[in-house]
Amino acid sequence: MESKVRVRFAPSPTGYLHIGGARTALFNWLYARRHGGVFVLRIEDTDRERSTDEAIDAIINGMTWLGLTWDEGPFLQTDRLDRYSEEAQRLLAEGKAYKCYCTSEELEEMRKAALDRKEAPKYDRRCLARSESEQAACEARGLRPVIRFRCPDEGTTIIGDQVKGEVVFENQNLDDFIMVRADGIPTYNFAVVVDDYDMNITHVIRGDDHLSNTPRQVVLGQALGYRIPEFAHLPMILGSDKTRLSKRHGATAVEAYRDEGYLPQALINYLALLGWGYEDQTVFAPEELIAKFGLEAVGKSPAIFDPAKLEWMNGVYIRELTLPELAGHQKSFMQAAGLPIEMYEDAWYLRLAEITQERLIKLADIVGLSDFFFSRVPFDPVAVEKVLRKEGTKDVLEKAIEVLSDSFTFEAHEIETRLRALAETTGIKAKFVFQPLRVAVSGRTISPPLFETMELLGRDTTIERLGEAINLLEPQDE
RNA sequence: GCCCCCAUCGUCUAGGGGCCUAGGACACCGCCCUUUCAAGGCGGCGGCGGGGAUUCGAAUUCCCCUGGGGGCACCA
Repeated sequence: MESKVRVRFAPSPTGYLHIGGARTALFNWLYARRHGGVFVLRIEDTDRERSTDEAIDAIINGMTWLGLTWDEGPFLQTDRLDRYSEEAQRLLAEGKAYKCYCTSEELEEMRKAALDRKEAPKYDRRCLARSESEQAACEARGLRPVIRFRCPDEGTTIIGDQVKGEVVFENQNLDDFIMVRADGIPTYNFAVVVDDYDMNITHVIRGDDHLSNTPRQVVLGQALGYRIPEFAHLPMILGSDKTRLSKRHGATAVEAYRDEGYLPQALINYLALLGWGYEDQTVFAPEELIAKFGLEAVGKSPAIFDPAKLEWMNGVYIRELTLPELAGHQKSFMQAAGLPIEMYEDAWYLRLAEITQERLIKLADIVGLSDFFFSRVPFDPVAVEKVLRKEGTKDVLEKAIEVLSDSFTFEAHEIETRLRALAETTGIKAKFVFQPLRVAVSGRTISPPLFETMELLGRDTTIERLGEAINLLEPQDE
């Protein structure tokens, strides 16, 4: 009987949840859900300089928005300090770790000297054999020791990685890394090992930037007598210039995507495709992702983040929304942009959602597509020049006013019938009657479908705008 | 400098010795639909980094090179 799957996402709270972190969280979550396992959230906040509560909130908010629900945690490493020092003391007592009184300056010098000699910087173990009296002398000088792990200097450490396969490291290339800082706070490589053990983590799924750290963690875990978890190192996500994805590649914070109007399911779907694939399929509902996800299908090579494909994916999911869902989202974005949304009824928004649904890439796009419904926007100069100032436009506008003033239900289909009839009787090509009307009514050459737009605007406003367009043309025409 | 990882269209990828004349998706370019913009349909452009080796046969296996990425902190 294989033990229950337990995975974790362990971000350090030094900033917002970024795309890379979200992808790691997603793969862990998928793996847990796929195997009926447990997903643990652990906050690695041992870097007290850079960790903030705001970042913790941002991570939690981001994951919640994405729907990556965790089953245990969030656990904070700073709440577990006693446990780490307990294990550190044990290693010290067993002679598997030792105190080091070297100062940062000394270490820096050593590093530089090694580099000058073209050697790998590696701690020279000058503190390994310090006698009790030497140590006492250091203490007396006010020096606070760090604790170093006594790394094995022979043999190899083999990582059986679920993604990368078997990776072999020579132990002699490892050095006696610091487990506990002078202030008593554990370093990452030590805290993870203790945590993953205490939290019974069975599979460590993380970015492959951690692959090089893995042998240190394994060797340390072995010294502590721990069962070593399975590892799966995911390929990195890179920017368009093939370097690690960062702010200079554009938005990397999950929250930024939310604010621009990306749907969480779209981001999830897109992220899942970064490093993982399933046959020829591109669009996956969450349940499908869970059912089909597997570490064996995770690729080994890094993936470049492509905003264009994400945009397309978002459009796909926007089109899958029900009208009430879309309308709800649109209202929030319109409100956030300062549009007076109380101006219209719910039914109106449903209709707006209907005619704009397939025109949106991001939810925020609704603002630029609907602002003119709330008040006149300035005429686009190019539109005025190319469409309105055309021979006969004024005539068309005047006739349209007449037609639209007739008594009939002011509904898209009716409007269309009458306006088409107008084009028919005047012998003007449909295009040349509709485009001027569009510009008159919306101020632009690009708008939602014309007749629906008029319907949503209402008869009075529509006629009023046509009149305003005529006025604009007056001086030139007379 | 040392250690590790990676390498199929511009991008994400399928492919795991003959089914490959290398498939799909995004992007791009045409055409169709059409009152604009979209959406949709159809079509096109475009790739196995290089060199050896194994084999009757290599995108698929092995080696070297090159290129890219990551690590070598009292960061995680």
